[in-house]
Amino acid sequence: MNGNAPTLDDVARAAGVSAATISRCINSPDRVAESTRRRVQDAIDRLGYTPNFGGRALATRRTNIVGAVIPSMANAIFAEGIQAFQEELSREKVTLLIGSSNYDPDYEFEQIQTLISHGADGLLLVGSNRPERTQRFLDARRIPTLNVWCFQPDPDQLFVGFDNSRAGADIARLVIEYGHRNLAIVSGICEGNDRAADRLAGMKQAIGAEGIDLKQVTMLQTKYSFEHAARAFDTIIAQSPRPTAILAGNDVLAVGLIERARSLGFSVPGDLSVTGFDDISVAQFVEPGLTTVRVPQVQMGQRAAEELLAEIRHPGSGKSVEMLTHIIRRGSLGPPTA
Amino acid sequence: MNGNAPTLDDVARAAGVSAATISRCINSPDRVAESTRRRVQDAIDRLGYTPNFGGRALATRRTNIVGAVIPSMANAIFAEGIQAFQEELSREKVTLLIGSSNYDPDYEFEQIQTLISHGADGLLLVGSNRPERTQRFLDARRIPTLNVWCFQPDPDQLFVGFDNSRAGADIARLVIEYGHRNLAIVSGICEGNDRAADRLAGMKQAIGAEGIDLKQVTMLQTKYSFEHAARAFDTIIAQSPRPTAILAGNDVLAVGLIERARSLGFSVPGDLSVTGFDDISVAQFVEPGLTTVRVPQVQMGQRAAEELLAEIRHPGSGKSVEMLTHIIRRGSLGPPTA
DNA sequence: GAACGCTTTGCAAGCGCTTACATTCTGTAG
DNA sequence: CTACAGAATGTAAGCGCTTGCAAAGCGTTC
Repeated sequence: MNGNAPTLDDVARAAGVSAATISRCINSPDRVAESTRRRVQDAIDRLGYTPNFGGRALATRRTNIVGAVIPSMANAIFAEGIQAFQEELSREKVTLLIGSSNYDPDYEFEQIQTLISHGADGLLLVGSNRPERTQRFLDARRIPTLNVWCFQPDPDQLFVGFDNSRAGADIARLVIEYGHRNLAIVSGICEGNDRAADRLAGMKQAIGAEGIDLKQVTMLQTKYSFEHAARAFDTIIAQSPRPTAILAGNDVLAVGLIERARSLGFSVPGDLSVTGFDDISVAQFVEPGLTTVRVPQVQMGQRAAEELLAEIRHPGSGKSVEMLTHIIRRGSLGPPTA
Repeated sequence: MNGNAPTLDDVARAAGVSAATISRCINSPDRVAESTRRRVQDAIDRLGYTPNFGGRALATRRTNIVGAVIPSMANAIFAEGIQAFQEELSREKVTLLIGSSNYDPDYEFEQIQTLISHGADGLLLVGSNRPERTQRFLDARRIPTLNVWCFQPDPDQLFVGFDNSRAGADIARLVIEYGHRNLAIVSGICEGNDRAADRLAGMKQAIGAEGIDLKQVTMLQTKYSFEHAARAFDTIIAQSPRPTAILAGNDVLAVGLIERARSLGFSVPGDLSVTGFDDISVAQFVEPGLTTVRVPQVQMGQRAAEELLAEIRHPGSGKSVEMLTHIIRRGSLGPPTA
């Protein structure tokens, strides 16, 4: 805010009408006579007036801000979805406040509090299963909240997302179809991350169902970074028998695995197949292209915006939406070589 | 906001003191007696009170929000810097509102207006050289503003950044030192993007100074995406004589070029060297590693936060800071093969 | 031309908070 | 015991905006 900003009253004086009329001009123009409206608009332009946010928030008990807490801004996973979310919101003159939790539930809670204390009318959160304390806070405050990137048939919460477990099972099944029996899984860290946990669970379930002994499957959990993926690769490649395919819990991990494999002289998918999850933009630009699960990020972002806004404006009217994933086949998955 | 949130008065009643005391408890605890303070804190906790943002903003004429408009959230270029910026801010209990402009000055202006109208106390903008209209608006509103990712010795504006032109010259000179004479440049689109323009200008200047005829240098401008870079590569590779080195205006372009080169069967740097700019995280994970200009993103973000906050709290006290870049040598730049 | 129903506008009461100023309550010095 | 400084608290006036209600203006209709 700043001292010299013109106020409603200034505009009113300049236009020779009352403050109420100016307010109406801005908020419901059709309740004001054409001629006055022109005069007012003129005064607004001349003075460079913008409504003061605090005043407005106070009077309407609305901020037109929604908050989002995403696990990380440092990689591309959430970027597109959030961008779509934001675009949809701005169409409705709603502003997005973004926080990032760095995959840490405590930090997520802190971010949520900050957003709320800045008056967020609603919240977009990634995943579900947050700590008791967070959930209590949310419930107590009765803030409309929507969870993305996952889906649960829980009528008390709003989801716009997909079934991570099923998608995990799908890709695992595909790998097995190709003939792989010696598998490894490099997952994100499941603690406090339901998406990672569900993906892993889905993969395990499918692998088990295909008659492969889960004890034989090397499973690692690691942070989402190229570096960590590279280290995971080193561990896996030392196993015996050496896995012929690695299922990654996310594309960042998958790309890290592929890069490491290639820089150690392994051919992908000749010596080793790799699959990813998310289909972020690098997935099609690594060599070989990454076979991965496509997540409908943009749709998810848009739809999330619609449903969250609906819920904010008319509590109870937001609906959960389950989206579908599908597998994108590129070069990184091939049959195992005997 | 929501209807059932407790207000200052509620707390006052619960604690048996006046609203003013509660306010003081929160904002300047040392002006309140120990015993009262405890009683108040207790009531606050019991009721789960959080100050209402609008009321506070209205009364203090401060929001403790700062806005940032970055060109894009879709790639990693700005992510780290913004993250550092945000961390520094949150240490001071200031919240960051992020908008993205998609490299479009009009859209940037719109975002700036949105941020201002949401009460941003200050603004972080990327680059300088915005349209007249935007500058006028900013001046009229007297919003503290700081520009990052570039540096100019202009005493009327605040910069925390580096000299893109000099950095561009540095990397061009290095490429020439390696013996390359047939060069190509793939730059970002310079129109409305001073960083891209300065980098390009620096490269051209250095190339000219080394006695190479700029007419012989293939120069392309394209959007920052792997796809566009791949297309640019196709154009360049068709030139005759074929360039032995491509200078990219940014790492996204460089990585796109390398991937395309390799998928067409060219060896890097054997057949062709590639250099980047920014040193984003993929730069060290592509094969070969990218020789690029390291930009002190994190430092820039932190320092920007400090200076911007200083300027907000005491107008005139923020200082411009020039940061230095340096070249990171990895495998993508080698000598030309005769 | 009086009565009626619209539409357009103004009045004024808050929304929840901060803060200058006034008041009350200590404890201490004279 | 009175006077008084200083600390602790209360009082009340806004901050800029929205909105229910009342008033005014104006074209119809009988």
